Amino acid sequence: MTATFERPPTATEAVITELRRLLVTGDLAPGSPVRQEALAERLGVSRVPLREALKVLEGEGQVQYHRHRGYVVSELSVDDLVEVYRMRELLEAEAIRVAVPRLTDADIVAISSASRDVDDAGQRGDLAGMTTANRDFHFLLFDAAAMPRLSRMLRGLWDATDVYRSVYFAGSDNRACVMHEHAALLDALESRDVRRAIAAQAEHRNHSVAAVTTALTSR
Amino acid sequence: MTATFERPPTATEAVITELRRLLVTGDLAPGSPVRQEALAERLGVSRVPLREALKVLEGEGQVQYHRHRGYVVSELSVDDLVEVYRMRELLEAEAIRVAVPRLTDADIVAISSASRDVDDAGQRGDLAGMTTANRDFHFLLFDAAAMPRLSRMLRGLWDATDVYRSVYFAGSDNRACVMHEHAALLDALESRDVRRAIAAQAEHRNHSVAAVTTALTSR
DNA sequence: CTGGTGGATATTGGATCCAATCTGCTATGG
DNA sequence: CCATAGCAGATTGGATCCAATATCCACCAG
Repeated sequence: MTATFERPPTATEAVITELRRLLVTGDLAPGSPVRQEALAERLGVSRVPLREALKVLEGEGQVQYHRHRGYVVSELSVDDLVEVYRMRELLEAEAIRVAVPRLTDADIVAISSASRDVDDAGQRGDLAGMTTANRDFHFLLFDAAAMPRLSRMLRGLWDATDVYRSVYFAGSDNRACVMHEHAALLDALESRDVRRAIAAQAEHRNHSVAAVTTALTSR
Repeated sequence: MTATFERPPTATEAVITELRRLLVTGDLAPGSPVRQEALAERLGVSRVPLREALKVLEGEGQVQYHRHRGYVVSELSVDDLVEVYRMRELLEAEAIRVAVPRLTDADIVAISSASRDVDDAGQRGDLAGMTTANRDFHFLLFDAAAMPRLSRMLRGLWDATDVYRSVYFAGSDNRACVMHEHAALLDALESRDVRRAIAAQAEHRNHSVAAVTTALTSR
């Protein structure tokens, strides 16, 4: 048995994780400056690991950096949003194209299990759980393409809109729609139908971009 | 006149720039570990800005990080190379699709000027100059798409293979080929022909992937 | 009232120091 | 001879302290 120990991560890693959480919960709101001293104290670390973590998030576009002025939580413009979704369209299609012919039965089982997790979280009205389960569902598929760079880029693109996407799951009709679309995608995967899978993913994504756009413009 | 002052950058920024240079020159060779103490001293800074710089390069995939074991300069596997070029294919096509209809005459002038710079550097046998001029040439086009995220990702993909690509310019027949292909691309741009531009870029890229692959496998 | 100047304060940038962890060698027992 | 425990040195991780820079506001000249 390969005991996968829960190694105590470094402070930097812990801070990265925690900052991501603060970003999706909106605890660090878009546009707000990052005060290092206060934030470091709040997280129980010094500013050094915090600054390393911020450099990572800067690379992902989650925060922006200005010399001697520090970091600001990124705001998503509509242009930026359009760009993110266009790139997702191109890259997700590629991921699916490569992944579907490689899908093992075990992959399908895992993906459908993740789909059930989304549904369960939806039933419970657990928005956070739904968000992570939804992400797992999609990235189980993307990762099956065995293209690590592609997966990483896609994760970055998803991260960029995570803050805004959570509102999507808030509407119960949206939730129903999601489950339906996941079922359609899963069906396409089971029959190893690349074209249908890409189409299903595209439709799914288009619904989400619409929701995020309204969330973004009506602020 | 907008006096663009040469502001003294922060140590972290300077280190990032210098590390990039060390990476493309092979001074930091793929696979070699990064000894922070020695490197920091060599650059005349403390380890703090060096570590921040390394986190940035880690995000770009230029170095890899292992907890408590530090950073190692990334090695490009053939799989990785294939992935990089496949993603370039998808994203560069998109960039050109969007950019070409938006190209102003001034853009064309700038691009053709950059093309001349590549030629000049080629005549002089200035490999480093050719590399940067070549990069400028292509990114003038890509940036014209006005999709900053896309540009950034493309830059990352180019960076990942820069070390290996320099060998491409070493061969004088390759250099002639590059100039020829640049002319073809430029011609397509001048007639605002998206399809031909994408094709020219694709052929250009395919030549380079072939060269980089041999450089990678024959080591 | 406007524009600019100077300085006090807040904030970030970076160096140094110490703690935590890893690595490699050596000794010791089987 | 091999395996393992443990120690010493090397290396990274993180906290603290001081320097450099930006921001803000009071003040003054025009």
